[in-house]
Amino acid sequence: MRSQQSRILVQLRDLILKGEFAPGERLAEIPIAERLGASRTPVRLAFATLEQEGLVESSPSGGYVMRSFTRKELDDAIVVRGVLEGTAARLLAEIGMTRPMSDELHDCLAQGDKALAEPELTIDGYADYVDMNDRFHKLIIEFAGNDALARAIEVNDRLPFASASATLPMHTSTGDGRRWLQITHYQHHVILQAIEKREGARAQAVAMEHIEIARMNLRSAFERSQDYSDIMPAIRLIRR
Amino acid sequence: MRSQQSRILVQLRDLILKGEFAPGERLAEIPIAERLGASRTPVRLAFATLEQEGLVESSPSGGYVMRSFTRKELDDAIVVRGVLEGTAARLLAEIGMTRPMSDELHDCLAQGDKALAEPELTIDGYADYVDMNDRFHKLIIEFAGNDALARAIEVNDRLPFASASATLPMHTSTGDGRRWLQITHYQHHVILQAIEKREGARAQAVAMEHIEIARMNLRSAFERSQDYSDIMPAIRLIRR
DNA sequence: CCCGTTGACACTGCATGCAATGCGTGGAAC
DNA sequence: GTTCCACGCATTGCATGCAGTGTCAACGGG
Repeated sequence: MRSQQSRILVQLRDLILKGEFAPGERLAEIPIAERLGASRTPVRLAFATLEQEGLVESSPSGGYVMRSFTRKELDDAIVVRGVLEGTAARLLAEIGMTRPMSDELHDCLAQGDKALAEPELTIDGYADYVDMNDRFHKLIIEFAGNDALARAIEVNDRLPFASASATLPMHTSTGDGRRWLQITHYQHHVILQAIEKREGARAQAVAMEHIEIARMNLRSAFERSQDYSDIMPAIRLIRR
Repeated sequence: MRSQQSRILVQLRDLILKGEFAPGERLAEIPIAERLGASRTPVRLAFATLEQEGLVESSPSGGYVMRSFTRKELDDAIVVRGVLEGTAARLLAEIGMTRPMSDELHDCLAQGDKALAEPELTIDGYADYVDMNDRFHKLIIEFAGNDALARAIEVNDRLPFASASATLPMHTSTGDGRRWLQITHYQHHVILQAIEKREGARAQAVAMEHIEIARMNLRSAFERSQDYSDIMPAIRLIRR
């Protein structure tokens, strides 16, 4: 890592998203600095960034405390992601894709097709699908060519559970999650087809509908939050 | 001001938006700290925040340099604002307004009506209109009740010239700008009416169309950038 | 005359000291 | 027993020192 402050920032963000700190907990500089092997200065720098990201908030009496999130906040963030990704899909449909862009997106879909064609979805297969999903969404945003849009999505995704892959159907062991993955993946196909046919409104509409499955998954994760607390530790950051 | 770092942050952001630093200019800590009457530490803190806001960027060799913006970036940011504000209008139409909300928005419009009814638009009248415009847009976002959406708009608006009021028709002395203001204000009326009638798609469409005037104004400001360089000094931050 | 190398200066990144403030605890008084 | 006040400790906010590094300039060699 090239500097202390970037290392601290990454490690601290990681700790937070791993649910290491309880909501409302005071984040004292000294113990964190010692824990991460640095002095207080880079820790303070990291806090300033994390505050901008909305993961911590500064206490009126000084210092920083761990934020908590409401279900509504996360749901709202997913809705916003739908709006922004829908816009990216529409813009890309309107400006049109070059051949290499189209090829790359088709590659993603083919990889997803392959993963879902397997009779049983292994953990590795699921991980591959998550990677593919992330790449597909990122590519559409990149190809849309609107930096402000990309930035807005990036900022929005910093909230836990708001990013594209964070809310894929997770209970894939049951056949239930598998079915939802199939639908999700079908939507990917429709989005790409609409973009290719320059059907901007359709691409946007399906991309917005696409996140409804994410909202549903968020709800189901809440209902069985104790089942998920070990694989998604950040769930404890959510205030009921 | 309650702390050095918040004071420094505000003052430094102000200096930047006043065009005090040339694009690409190295922003050395010591002279800035001396100029603002503080030590280097709070200045560094402020830089970390400003980097997140996208106003400065960190140089690979250390330190920070003034960012520059392209016309396309600012245009993109205005488009994103249109998408986000359009979404806010749609959401508000969908969930419905309470009576006090409706009243407050109507107050804004009445104030705008009054300003535009005057035979001549004075500087003060124009300033009033700008305030009203800001309030109107902020209220719709607030009433929409989606925090993630509000946050996204806030982040997006930090880019110079992207915010709602920054791109109102400015050449009001000529009759030309006046006419555009009339159209802008008519759109405000349509947006509110659509929200009241729960016509979400219409509200969204008009709110998105609304920012096309902002884009047009940005273009015209560029074409006569020397005319505007004293009232909008940040225009020098734009790379041609 | 131009290019490369070397040295010095300035600036950043980080650590730490110091003062101020907030918070918690313990004691005393009602 | 409860409440209020005071004292002390911990922690923050800020300043500054120090080391490392990048950059610019000047000088020498080709």
